[in-house]
Amino acid sequence: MGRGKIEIKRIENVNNRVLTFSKRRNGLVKKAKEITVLCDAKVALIVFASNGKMTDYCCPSMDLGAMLDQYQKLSGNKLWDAKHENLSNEIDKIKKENDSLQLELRHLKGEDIQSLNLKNLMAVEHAVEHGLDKVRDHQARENDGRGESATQFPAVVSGSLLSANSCMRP
Amino acid sequence: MGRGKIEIKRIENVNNRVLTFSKRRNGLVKKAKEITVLCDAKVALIVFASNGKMTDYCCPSMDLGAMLDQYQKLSGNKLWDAKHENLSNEIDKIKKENDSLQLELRHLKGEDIQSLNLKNLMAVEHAVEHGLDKVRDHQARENDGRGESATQFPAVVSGSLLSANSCMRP
DNA sequence: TCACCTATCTATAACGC
DNA sequence: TGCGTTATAGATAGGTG
Repeated sequence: MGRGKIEIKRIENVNNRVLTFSKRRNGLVKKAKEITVLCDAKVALIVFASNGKMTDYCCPSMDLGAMLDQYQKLSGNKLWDAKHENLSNEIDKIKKENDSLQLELRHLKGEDIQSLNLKNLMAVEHAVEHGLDKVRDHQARENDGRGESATQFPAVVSGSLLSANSCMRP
Repeated sequence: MGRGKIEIKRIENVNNRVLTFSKRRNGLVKKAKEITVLCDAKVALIVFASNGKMTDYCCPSMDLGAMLDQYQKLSGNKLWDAKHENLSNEIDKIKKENDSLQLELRHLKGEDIQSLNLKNLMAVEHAVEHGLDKVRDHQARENDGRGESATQFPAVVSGSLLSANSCMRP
């Protein structure tokens, strides 16, 4: 419907495509409004331009939510039930992750360790030793940097704790 | 577009209205398809006739669920009910909890501690010391219980580590 | 109901500004 | 970028079989 006939295929010229989009989108919305009024129809329309910008129309007599409820009933398609399930699954997943983090945390704090076997207990010990080592090392450097020679925590070189511990061994 | 011009108002004659609906609905869907192809647009269209019969069209490149997700983001309208939002909020909450757990965990392992100030660093140190203490204590009791007197880790009474450490202080 | 017809109306492609 | 103009293609109102 214009000066020349066009094929229905992607318009390659960008400016042209954008221009045509704008015109046809307006036309589409207009037609949607018209059929709503003329024929007592209920219409919902959502259009995204290729740049992501959105236009929507929904008949005044029914809101989009109600239209979609009806859509789901009649089409059998599940829009939010599926979504709902996905969210629930995600919650379960994250909660499990959370639980295992909490347990690990408690272990590192020396809690709930009665359930650990010797091997795991040793692993926890090593982790904690290593952590303490790094913390003290960092603390030492903090103190050095500030030139605070008489702080509560003396500069302890990495590994010193283990040495201190080992001096108690037979 | 026909033998005579018509006003855009409800067509009172039922047969006429139904007929016009059928024609215009087809035209609307056709236009929706055309703009999809011509302009790379994403279009979703749902139409209910006054008798309740439904027609729908959704562009092939995005399913209706995804379109509606996008719609909600861009419009701010909430389609999924409160239940849904609650789930989303819960996910956000748990994720945040998760993040802070992970951070605490890294701190206890001596990672990412450069961001801590001295006070917090000391708190971490105490936590780790305490944890190590408990772990060793438990380990010791494990060994005692099994009668393994010559294990790699000697029985260390609670607090011994700190004593060992304190012997290095001035 | 449905399909087809066609005169007419509308949408819009290609311009210009 | 957006609005106005115009010639034309496409949609469709009303009619017929």
